[in-house]
Amino acid sequence: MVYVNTIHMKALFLTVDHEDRRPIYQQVAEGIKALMAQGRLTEGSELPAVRQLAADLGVNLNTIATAYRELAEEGLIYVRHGLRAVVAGRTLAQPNRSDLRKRLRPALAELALTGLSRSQILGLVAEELRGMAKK
Amino acid sequence: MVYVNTIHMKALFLTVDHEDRRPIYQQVAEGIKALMAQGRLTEGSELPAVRQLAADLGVNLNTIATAYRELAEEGLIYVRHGLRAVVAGRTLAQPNRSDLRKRLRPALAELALTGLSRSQILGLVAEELRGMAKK
Amino acid sequence: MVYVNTIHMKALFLTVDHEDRRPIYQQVAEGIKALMAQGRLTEGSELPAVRQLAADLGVNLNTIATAYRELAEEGLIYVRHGLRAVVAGRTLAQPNRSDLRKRLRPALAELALTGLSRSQILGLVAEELRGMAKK
Amino acid sequence: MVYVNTIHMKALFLTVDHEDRRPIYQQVAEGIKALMAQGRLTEGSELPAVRQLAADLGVNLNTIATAYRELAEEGLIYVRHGLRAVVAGRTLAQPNRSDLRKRLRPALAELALTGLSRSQILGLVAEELRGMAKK
DNA sequence: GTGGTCTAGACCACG
DNA sequence: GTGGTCTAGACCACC
Repeated sequence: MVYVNTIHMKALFLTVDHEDRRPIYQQVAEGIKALMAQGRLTEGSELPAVRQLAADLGVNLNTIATAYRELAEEGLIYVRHGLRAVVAGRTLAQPNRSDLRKRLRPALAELALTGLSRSQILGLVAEELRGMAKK
Repeated sequence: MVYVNTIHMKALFLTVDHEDRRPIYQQVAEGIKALMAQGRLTEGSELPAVRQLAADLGVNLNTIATAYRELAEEGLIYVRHGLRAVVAGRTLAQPNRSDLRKRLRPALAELALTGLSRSQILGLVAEELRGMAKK
Repeated sequence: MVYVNTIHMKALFLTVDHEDRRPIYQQVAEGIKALMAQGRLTEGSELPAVRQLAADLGVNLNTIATAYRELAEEGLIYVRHGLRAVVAGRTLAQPNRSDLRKRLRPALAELALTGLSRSQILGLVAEELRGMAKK
Repeated sequence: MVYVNTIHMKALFLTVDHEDRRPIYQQVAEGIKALMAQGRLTEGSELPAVRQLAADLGVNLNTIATAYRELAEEGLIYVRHGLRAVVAGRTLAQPNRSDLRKRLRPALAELALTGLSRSQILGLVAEELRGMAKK
């Protein structure tokens, strides 16, 4: 049985992991956010049709619909009846700094507990950021 | 009605946020990991009693028990009947690099989408790491 | 990208809002009803051609056609092949009182929940009615 | 076949109408908003369990879950895993005046087209408001 | 053809 | 026992 499905389309690269604790719709939403951050999905880009992506990822239509709805509520994409969803300009309400740090802290703490040094962690982060569109 | 509870004990500082989508037991476990990474909980430190912490945070007793169980399973604390849980040495099975990056990516992508530049994000990360014990 | 389109023609003022959850054809139909209620479209007035209005509002031709069809079914306009649609006398089957109230209630409740007082809400309603033709 | 289901519980009075064009989850959400506006659901009140309400209204669990989620996103109720949903203080982000009027206009225009006079409409509105909690 | 909604029912996570 | 998520599949609304 396959537990990780990957879809490569139009140079896109989305993955869902059924073992992951995060709900699938959230994995999809975050995956799309990552693609936007990487500049592989830019303003005006069309997203795959709900049913298409669902079939490609081997998940239910509603799961993808939920992911798209979440992105739409955050203003990252526009969803209109009868039309493909399109990527909006990359704007995201900027939470305050303490929220950002709160989001960051647990992941970093866990990294630190694996024995990585600060500079190693910084290196990892920098490497990851390098994959994203310059800004 | 208070929906964010914070507990300050023995110079500890734990917070649960009911608005947060992560389960509370996980927030507690991660909070404790963060305290360990910061060196505020070191090998041999006693953790608060389950009932105590539950009462202080205003959450269910089982929730704390689950958090401690998770930490124990990861080998980060020792739990023995009738005794307070104590912090083990900081060891944590080191996941492979791709797992770490997978954990990091969504948070970083979301930060990037708020319009922060790479260097600003790196600054945030460094600042956060500075709060943790050197290694 | 423009997601709200407005058309000003013959002193008309029609708007479609793609963020709105109501279907566009319904927004158009209701907009025309509002214009009729305001007396800006009176018996015998010609409506814009379907193609023209569709182009001006940046929506699909079928969307406008559906709106006109709905208005025609309610007897508010006449549509004849090859001719512009024309406004009929303002007659509309009068729904019963409980239906009217049912229609009104959700909007008013939501207004009340924003903290507006009764008199403030009444003021808003009166102001809105003042904009409509006396009857 | 029954097309309108009503549930009367704890002095609550919720109705879903399958003929109505609005989605059921929205009818439920608006019905609850109306109950809050009427002061029949006040801060701290527990809402019926998702499954309970679904059974009582004869609709699917997910439909009610969606309604509750919407209310939670608007900050009108708090939903926490394992606990009943509870009503928050009645706060609702106050949209600007023009938005409020936009919401009001179509309903009023339609009323005007049924031949009701301004004062009759104002009377209807006042009557409806009288049913709501004083503010 | 596209997204939206709903159902019935299963299984999981949480308190 | 509570809410959360997911599936499979149906039907509708819209463009």
